[in-house]
Amino acid sequence: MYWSKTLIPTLREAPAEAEIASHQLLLRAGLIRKLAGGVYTFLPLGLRALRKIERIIREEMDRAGALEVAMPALQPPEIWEQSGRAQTASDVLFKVKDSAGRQWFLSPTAEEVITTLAAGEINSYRQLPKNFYQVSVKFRDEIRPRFGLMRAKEFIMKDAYSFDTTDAGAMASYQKMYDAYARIFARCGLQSFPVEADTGVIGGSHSHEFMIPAATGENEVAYCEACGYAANIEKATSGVPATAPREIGAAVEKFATPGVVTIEALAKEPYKVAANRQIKTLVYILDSKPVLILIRGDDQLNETKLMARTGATAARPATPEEIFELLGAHPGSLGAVGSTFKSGAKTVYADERLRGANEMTTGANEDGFHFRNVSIERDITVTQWFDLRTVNAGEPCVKCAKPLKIRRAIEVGHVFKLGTKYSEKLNATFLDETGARKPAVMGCYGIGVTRTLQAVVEQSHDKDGIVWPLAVAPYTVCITPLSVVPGSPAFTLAEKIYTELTAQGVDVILDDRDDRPGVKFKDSELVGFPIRIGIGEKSLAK
RNA sequence: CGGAGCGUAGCUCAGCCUGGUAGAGCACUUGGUUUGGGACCAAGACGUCGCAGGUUCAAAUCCUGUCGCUCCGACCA
Repeated sequence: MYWSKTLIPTLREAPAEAEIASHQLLLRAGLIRKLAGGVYTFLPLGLRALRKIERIIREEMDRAGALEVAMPALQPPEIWEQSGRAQTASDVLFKVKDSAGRQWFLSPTAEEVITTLAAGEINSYRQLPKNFYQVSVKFRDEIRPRFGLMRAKEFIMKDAYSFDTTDAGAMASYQKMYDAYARIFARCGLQSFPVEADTGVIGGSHSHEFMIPAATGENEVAYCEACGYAANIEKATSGVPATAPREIGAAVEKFATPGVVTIEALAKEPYKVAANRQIKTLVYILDSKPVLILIRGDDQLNETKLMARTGATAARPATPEEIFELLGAHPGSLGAVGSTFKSGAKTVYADERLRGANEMTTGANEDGFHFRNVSIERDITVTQWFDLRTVNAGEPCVKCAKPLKIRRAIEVGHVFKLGTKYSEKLNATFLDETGARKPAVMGCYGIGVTRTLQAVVEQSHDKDGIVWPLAVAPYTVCITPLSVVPGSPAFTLAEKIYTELTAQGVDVILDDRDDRPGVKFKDSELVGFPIRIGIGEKSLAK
């Protein structure tokens, strides 16, 4: 390609709309342009890099035995009703109506479609296992699109779905995808690492996310350098010891704490109750049912864990008004000692770290009062114990007890073992060797292709611009003749090299613009071609 | 949706507080000079000052509403 024939609208300054390096560079190097918030046009250069990533993905998916298909972006709501996700995923679904007034969903993912296909076409264990994939535009009504391609309303995703006869088979399919993902990101020039993950609204039992370390990432990951344990902070656990029991103390005693509504205030004079000797009482509404949650004063509730442990599909903190209605006190004075909701039985979930804790202090459900000498097992009726806390850096690794570290990362891929959740609801069953009808055991696997593109830029850039890894560079070689006069020695040689490299299948761009050398050098470095061949009189003379 | 900020030329921004003929740099067009690290000279083109309403003799500027964009939070590939 000759530079003057394509469109590479480089910008000298970063547009004000872009905050992070990769977003600024994608705009400045002329790879993408925004049409609306979270909606982008790919220019020729951006599309070339995207296609290279897609090609790597296809090669590795094919190598792993997956079959490429193309499913509709326009999907009938009925199958979403059938899977139950019309409700659970409602927030992210784009809903459109046709001229007859019939409603459609724009595909945010395709479990329902592929499972419907499998229900119709797969009848025998002899046809399994199968793994189908596609690379296509997905739509999600993101509440807040962010950072260019990082979180967009419309984006390109590779999604794959495996069907197996047994759980062990499904695990093997899962492992194949896991391995393929590691290869895909490595081939894209990315340093990625897999972490244990929560399964969220997709559902399922077993899941890993592939992360790219980046300060601008939207995820936090806890990891252990000693043994390799790594998990999304939403999922991570640590080996923190339970709260140390003390001598069995006196009976529960109420004492006045006028104006004290925070853990910190209670930890100070004159009360001096250390945060780790306090029980924090939170009120949450889980699927419209109120529950009390007990967490140690120095810990933070992990809402993802709360939803995962309780199976709730929606969780939110109760409002101060709801709390007063339920408990008769305001936040800051709440407790679970003998308390009941005014309507119905109370449900109390307590964090494992509080097991056996005594001589604790907690709110008295009366504004301005707390209880001391509380023994959680003696004085509080705990409905169920769960691991509900968020791990902190420095805590001992669950596997090897070495200190955990925490860092931010970009999620570029996610693999799930789904089990039979979708196959049962959508009747994707088969007959086994004995003639018994069984639901297929499924897995699903996603890669954010456009996000991966931006992750490459985020991970690989310098002060002058993008530094493309060889495998995904829009052009591998940029030839920069300093004279573009036809017939001049520099331009003649440039065209000769261009012809030879192109004939060998190398992606080459020749900067034939009649601009000063500095401009051409700066532009080539901004775009970040792996190799530049500069040809001028000085180099020719040598 | 809650909190914060911003909408003036293709891009970066000034002007707004204190109302009175809409500006700069870069980019663009033409001519000339220049040519190994974002050149220079001259001439030129480019604006419903996001939109709507109000106040005023007069609004980019003041007031109200509205739309859009960005950041923090809830959501995720």
